[in-house]
Amino acid sequence: MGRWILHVDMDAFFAAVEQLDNPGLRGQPVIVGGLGPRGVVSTASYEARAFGVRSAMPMAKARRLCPQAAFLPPRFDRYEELAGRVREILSSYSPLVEPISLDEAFLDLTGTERLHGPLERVAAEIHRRIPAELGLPCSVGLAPNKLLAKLASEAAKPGGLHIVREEEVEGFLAPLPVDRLWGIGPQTTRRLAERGVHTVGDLRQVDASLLCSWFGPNAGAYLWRLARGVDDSPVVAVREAKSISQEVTYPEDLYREEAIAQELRRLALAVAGRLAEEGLLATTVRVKIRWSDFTTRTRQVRLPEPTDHPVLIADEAVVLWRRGEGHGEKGVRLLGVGLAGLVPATFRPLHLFASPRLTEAIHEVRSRYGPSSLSLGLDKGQEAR
DNA sequence: TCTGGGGTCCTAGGACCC
DNA sequence: TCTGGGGTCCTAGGACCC
Repeated sequence: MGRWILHVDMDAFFAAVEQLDNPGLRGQPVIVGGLGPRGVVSTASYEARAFGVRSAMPMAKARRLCPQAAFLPPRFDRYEELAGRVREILSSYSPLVEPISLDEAFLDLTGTERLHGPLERVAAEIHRRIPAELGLPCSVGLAPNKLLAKLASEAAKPGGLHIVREEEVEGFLAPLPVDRLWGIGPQTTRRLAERGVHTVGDLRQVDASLLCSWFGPNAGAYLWRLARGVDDSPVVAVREAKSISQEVTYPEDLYREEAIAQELRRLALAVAGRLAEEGLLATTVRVKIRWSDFTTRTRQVRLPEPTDHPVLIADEAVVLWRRGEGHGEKGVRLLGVGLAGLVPATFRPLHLFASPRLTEAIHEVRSRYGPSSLSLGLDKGQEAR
């Protein structure tokens, strides 16, 4: 049975929202991203892209390429709100909506013809409704699976609608560079290029056994399927989070032990707060360190039992940090604290070791006085527990 | 031009157990 | 006396996505 998957991609979403909310910015180059000394571009409007500005580019370079642009910090609450309205529109056509990020989603339309009519018409209607109702441009792809639907919406950019039918798949894929395929990034692209493989058509010519000898059995088989546009992964409407994390790149490197420990505690309290908001407990605490030379290390520990105890999590983060090799003269560029092994808080262990009353009290103070209100006193974490 | 922050998934080695 | 063979858990790192 053939499937029909639709992919919606909002064009230059963050920048488009800023232009929507501030008409003076329309038609002008707009760059949204981190404005600090180490910021990068999140989204550039098409007017800014004309100057060579791209996502993930250091903001310093963007400023040089396009100094006349409006440089704006992201307003995630506003983007969430509009992304929610896009999802509402999509949900009116099928319950199977899978958001990929704020600006992208898949929709499984298989079997909805009787309700909504021919799928070409449904795709056209979605493509028309989103800009009409939200004032934001989007690109839409319709194809027999997620892989192809995403490539179709990409082919439709900006602002278009593209349909790929089963019989068109081979011709549609063949000329595309391999790095357009989901899962083929810079490393794999480089390794393929070294072997003379540049386009999807080239990739299709390579034997499965040869691909497996290059990339191992799993990745090899995966690439073989990609080259043929084969993808049976389902549209998954609800996904449980597997991890929660928070990290910060500092405008200037950190060197002082106390400053580093205090930052780790602050991050730990923040993630623990999100954990509790989600009604979850975590069994693994992870610390991420990026040194001034950009080498990145992670350390993690599995706890004897799941917890959402902010002080316990903060203590573990600091212990993980201190466990590491001495850092010599290197400064710390980034710190992160992550939680994994998430389970619903209904699994909370029943003994008294981690007092729920203390946990509640800490959440209470943080929600009333802000996330930083507890950071100083918690340097005595062991006593507080 | 020195390179964000939020994630997911895969691999590989060592410990440990039967 | 040249020393099995899985399976599972844990940690660390890396590729990749938006």
